[in-house]
Amino acid sequence: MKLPRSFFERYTPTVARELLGAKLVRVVSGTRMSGVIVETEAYRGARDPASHAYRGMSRRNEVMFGRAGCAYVYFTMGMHHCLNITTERRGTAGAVLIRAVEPSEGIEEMRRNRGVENLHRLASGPGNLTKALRIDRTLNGEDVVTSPKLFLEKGDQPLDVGISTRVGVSGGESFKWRFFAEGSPFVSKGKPSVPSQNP
DNA sequence: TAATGGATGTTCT
DNA sequence: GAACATCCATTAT
Repeated sequence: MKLPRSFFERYTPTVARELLGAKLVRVVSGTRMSGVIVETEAYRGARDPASHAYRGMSRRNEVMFGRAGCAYVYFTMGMHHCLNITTERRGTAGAVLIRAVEPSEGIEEMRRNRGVENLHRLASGPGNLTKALRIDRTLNGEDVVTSPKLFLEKGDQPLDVGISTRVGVSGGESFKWRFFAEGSPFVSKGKPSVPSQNP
């Protein structure tokens, strides 16, 4: 069952937390690859100094200001792509960075894409995840509510959620907007600071 | 096991 | 021209 538009049209940190446990699905020429989301981060707009949207709209970040439920894919550090899903209503910037998934379908395909055997590391970290799932800027703006190539399915069961500050950013250190599956070996590294429980 | 630094290209000042 | 929502191999402890 796909996640509907209304799921994404909410306060970004709420969406980020509730995306944990959902399944990210990528289809490349008929081959289905997927994984359960185990790590996310929330980014917002003018009040979030760590966000690409902090200083307003630009060609690169315009998708963040558009409709919720679309992919925002950008290229960073000269090497890597990162995948986000847009949130909030049109005109309000927001996106959730998907930082790690636990691979479930198409694992051999993902191993080939990555050139790495270790299952725990296949899609652990935003750059690794996009490489494993063959996600690049051609998917920027893709509507994940309707796309057959990239979409999200409802999770089976709730996860134990940990919370911390975001990884690798400068500014916004007071925001605890990183969410991860507590104890999961598929989460990328980064220091948890505020463990918590399930509702 | 922790810290360091190189690869690499786009974006914005 | 600087900064960058990274990753990994190498070096030091």
